[in-house]
Amino acid sequence: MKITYKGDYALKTILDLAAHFGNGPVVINDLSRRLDIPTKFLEQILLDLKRAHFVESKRGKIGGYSLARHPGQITLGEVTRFIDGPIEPIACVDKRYSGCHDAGACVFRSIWGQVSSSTAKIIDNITFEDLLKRSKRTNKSFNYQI
Amino acid sequence: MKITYKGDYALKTILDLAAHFGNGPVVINDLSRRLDIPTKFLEQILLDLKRAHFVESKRGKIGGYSLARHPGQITLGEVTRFIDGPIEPIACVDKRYSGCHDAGACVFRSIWGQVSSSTAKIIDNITFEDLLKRSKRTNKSFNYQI
DNA sequence: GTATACTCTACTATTATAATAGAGATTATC
DNA sequence: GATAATCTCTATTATAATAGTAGAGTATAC
Repeated sequence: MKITYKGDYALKTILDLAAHFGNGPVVINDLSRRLDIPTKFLEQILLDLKRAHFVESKRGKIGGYSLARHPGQITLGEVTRFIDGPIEPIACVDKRYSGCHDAGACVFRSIWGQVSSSTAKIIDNITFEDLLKRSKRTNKSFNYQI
Repeated sequence: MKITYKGDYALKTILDLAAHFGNGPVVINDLSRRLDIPTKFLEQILLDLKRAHFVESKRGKIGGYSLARHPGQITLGEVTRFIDGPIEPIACVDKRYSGCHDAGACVFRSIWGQVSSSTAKIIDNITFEDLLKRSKRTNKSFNYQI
């Protein structure tokens, strides 16, 4: 598993939108400024997130982005996998992989499978609602109002 | 964490050398053929592994490579980190990282830290002796003699 | 001294990453 | 219906990593 800048930005963006959930859309420029993400790069990321139905948008004045689902219904794992791909450290772990001549007997394969499982156990059980609570706890100055 | 071809090849090479531990050196060509690794690429990998003192070599006739330490003294984690770098999914997890303006308050950082720890717990507790035993169990045709 | 085998440096093709650029489409409001 | 705000879409680019390939050089056993 490798978290790229794009993935990191996506997660932070969704957390920000989670913090504003229910308070109307947030414009790209505000997200960009608050999260310190290049605006044009963020535009692309948001379009991706929109296509995956994590967020929804409204154009024109009073437009912007908002979460398409409740923060408690979006997990860290879902977003990470969507942006940065499979969490497996190596492709052969995948059931449908056929590139390895003796995948069944390979001792490494089963270990990378264990690694994947332990990672999944963590990130698939954390929602953005959880993250929001944590960040409110640890960061007093965290701005979760509009 | 991402296992590259180079890392995968390195691990398989060390496992093969572990299987031949104590029986004199193994030549690159045999490793290359047995493990299906491009010879010239394997040469480079072995030189890297030699510089890190995982393996040692002997030149000329009756030369080749052998493990520099007992298979029980080399962990999967050590080799993986050496070839493919840190296991952390993102650089900010590292204590010495200073690129993030609010690393202390970042909820993601602590989660990627958990992911790293759970991965480390697995790969740092498996030696090539363990792997050898496992592969002997699961693969009857595994050739661990010279 | 010759065949065998490791050593070293350089080069190359492909892909992913992290953007940047700019024109286009939609909507609220006056 | 003009205008400003805002999202939408496609293309381009710079840098780095990955996965090799190439070839000349060095050491050793016999």
